[in-house]
Order: sequence, then structure tokens, then C-alpha cells
Amino acid sequence: MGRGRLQLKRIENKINRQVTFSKRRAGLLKKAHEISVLCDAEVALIVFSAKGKLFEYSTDSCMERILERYERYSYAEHQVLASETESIGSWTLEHAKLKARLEVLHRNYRHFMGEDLDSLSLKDLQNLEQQLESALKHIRSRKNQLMHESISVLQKKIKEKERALAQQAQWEQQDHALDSPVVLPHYLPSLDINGSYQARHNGHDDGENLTQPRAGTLLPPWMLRHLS
Amino acid sequence: MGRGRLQLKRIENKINRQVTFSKRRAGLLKKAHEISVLCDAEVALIVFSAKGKLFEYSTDSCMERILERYERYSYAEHQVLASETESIGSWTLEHAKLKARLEVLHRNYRHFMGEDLDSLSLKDLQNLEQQLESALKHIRSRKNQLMHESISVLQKKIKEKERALAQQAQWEQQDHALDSPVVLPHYLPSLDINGSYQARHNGHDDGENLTQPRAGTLLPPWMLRHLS
DNA sequence: AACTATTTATAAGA
DNA sequence: TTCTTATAAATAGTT
Repeated sequence: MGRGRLQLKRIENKINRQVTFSKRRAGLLKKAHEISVLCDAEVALIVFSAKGKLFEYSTDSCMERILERYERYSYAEHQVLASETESIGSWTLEHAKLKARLEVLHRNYRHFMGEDLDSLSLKDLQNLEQQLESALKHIRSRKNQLMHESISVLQKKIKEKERALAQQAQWEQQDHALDSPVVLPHYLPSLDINGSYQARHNGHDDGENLTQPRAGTLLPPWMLRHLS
Repeated sequence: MGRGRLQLKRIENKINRQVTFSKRRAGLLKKAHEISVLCDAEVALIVFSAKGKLFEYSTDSCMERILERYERYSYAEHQVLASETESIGSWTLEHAKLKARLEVLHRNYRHFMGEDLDSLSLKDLQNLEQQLESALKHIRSRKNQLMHESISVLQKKIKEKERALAQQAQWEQQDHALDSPVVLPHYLPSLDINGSYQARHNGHDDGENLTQPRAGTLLPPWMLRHLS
């Protein structure tokens, strides 16, 4: 964009490079935010300038959560962990036990992700299937509960506003001796708990804006990534 | 861009949202690459679609390195914690790392079991749900494959027996001049390849007793003890 | 930092 | 999905 065709190679002029970096960085962050909002996607963007300065964007400003999710998603690569720690070897029995447990849990994890299923027998697979079905039930139930709760909260807020408005209307009526009844909104506006008002036009809102920071881990997430 | 002005809010039409996501994702990745090359910057971009699919770009395809750099960069913020653990010494540190990782995996495990859901946000729950659904698909597919295989094996066995019996019958016929044909079973016996197959008679087994880990789950009991 | 000529990105439609 | 096209946006070069 701009005058002149784009050549995809390093801009040699230092000043131009710096200026272009600023402009494009802004554009990139903006677009990251846009796709995040428009398409309900979760985005993490990290940019280091040539000079080593950091710029970042993340959906809901929750970088660590997204990076964690990323790590979870590409877990296979961390398989190295097992063998790596094994070679360190000679610590204590306690240590060895820890590693063993970790390995088992990790294999488990892969199975729960539907990966690495070749090592399982039919019976194992059936157990796993039932396990997951049961888990799904609980998860959906909890999800429902959360959504109902947030709906209640919203309804309560609306009621309050209705009352306030009715009160106000009454006063105005008394003041101006008006006769027309006050029409109150009966739809459900998307008010989020934290107060930022964003109109939502139908009921398909899945309530993603209610995400809250989740419970912290013993060690901070940024450390966990170094554990492999 | 395009026809009509951009409204920065979630696109409600599912099809449009999906299409826009595809296009913008491509654009975003392209721009990430461009700034990386043009301006000699280091970029890491992670995008999860609403459905949980992962897309990523990273300069020189070296995501882990950039994420590590990111963590190092944010190191200052965590300096307190870092020095804390550092002072303990490397042995204990290593140990702590293992424990932390174990803890994370275990929490994950619990979530996959549909337990301990209170710490999860709505969005987390939805991610989890999708993950499990996807896993279930893989598991069922693998199960089907196994069952088909075992059916083939059984059918082959039956065919062999047929042949053997037919042969024998022929001999006996020659010996005793009998005329009645040999009747062979054509039903499918409940045999598993590994021997422990148990027939399931319907699909209504909802496995409600699977809420807790029970014998036959993938996690050995000794581990559960240590993890609670 | 602003401006503007151009190139790009992309929303909508096919 | 993929292509086409009208238009909005981004941005390179300039001031």
C-alpha cells in the first residue's frame, strides 16, 4: 500500500525501516484486535523490533492464558521432556517418582486429547469414551449454571434501571402534568458486569465477555514454560 | 475494507464470521510476515478460531524461541518470584519445577474428568467442551476401526473353520456315505482380540459411576493417592 | 505528525 | 470454497 510496489525484503534505509515498522506495527496490532472481536477468535501477538523492544497484543489482555493454551495445544513437542529429565537421572527416588507420575499423567493427557490412541485396547477406548462423556455432562452443566447466573445478574440490573426510570418518569409527570405513559425497554441489553456497554442484537451471545481470570498456579505460568 | 463500513463488533452471522475469519487470518499472517521481513522484526502470532483451531506464524518458524524471549523480557516483572526460587538452589528448583508441572497436568486431568470446574471461566469451559468433543470423535473413530478389524479377523477364522469342516465332512461322507451338510454358526460371538471383550447391549449406559476414577481408568491408583 | 497517491485488504455477491 | 468487484483501509513517499 502506498506509493510504489512492495518488495518483500528488508528495508535497508534505517530511518525508513523504523518509520515503516511503527506504522505497520500499529496496523498489525489493530488487525489482530479486529479479528479477535469480529470473529470471536483468541489472538496473541508478540513483536520484537530490530532493536529488541517488545510490543504485544492479546485478546482480553490475557497473554499468559493464551500462551498456556498454545502450549497445551502443541504439547507433543514437549514429549522431549521425559527423556531429557531422564538423562539428568541421578537425583533421588522421590525425584524419579515425580518423573514417572508426570509421564503417566502426560500419556493420560494425550489420550484425553484424543491423541496417541493406537496403544489402547478396545476396552480402554470404551472406558475413555465413557469418561469423557461423563466429563462433558459435568462441564455442560457447569456452563449452564454460569450462564444462568450471569443472566440473573443482568436481569437484576435491568430491574433496577426500570425502577429508576419509572421513578424519574413519575417525577417528570408530576412536574409537567404529562399524560403519556413511559415506555420501558423490555429487551435484554448486553450489559457486562464490569460496566462496558456493548449492544448485542440477538440471543446467541455465548457470554464470552464474562471471562474472568482463573485461579493462579503455584508457580507463575511464565516459569512453567521453562520447565521442559 | 470492502463494501460497507466496518463495525468493530462480533459478526453475528455464523457463515459470515467464518468467512471473514478465514480472510482476515490470511491477511494477518501475511502482514505479520511482512513486518518481520521488511523491518527485521521478530514476530510471534497465535490465533485460535472460535472453534478452537490453532493457527500460528512466527519469524523463522521458531515459535518457542520467541515465546522464551518474551518470557525473558517480562522477566523483570517476575523478578521477585524468580529470585525467591533461585535462592533455594538448583536442586530444589528442579524439583519445584517438576512439581509445578505435575500440578498443572493434574489440574488439567481433573478438568478432563469434569471435576473442579469452579475455577474455570465460561470461555475455558467452552474450550474444554470442544476439546473433549473433538477427542471423543477420534476415540470413537479408533474404536470403530478396532472393532472392524476384529470382525474381519473373526470372519476369517470362521471361513477357515468352514473350509476345514467342509473338508472333514467330505472325507466322512466318503467314509460313511452321509448326505447332510454341516451347519455353521453365522452369528458374531463376543470375542475381543485381547480376550476380555464384554458385549454392551445398548447405548444407554451413561456411566454415571464414572464420575470418579475407578478401576480400569488410565491413571494407576497409586498416583491418585499422591495427587489428591 | 500530516498529507495523499497508490496499493492492499476485504465484504459482499456470484 | 474460490473468484470477482466495489470500496474501505493501510501505508510509502512526501511535506
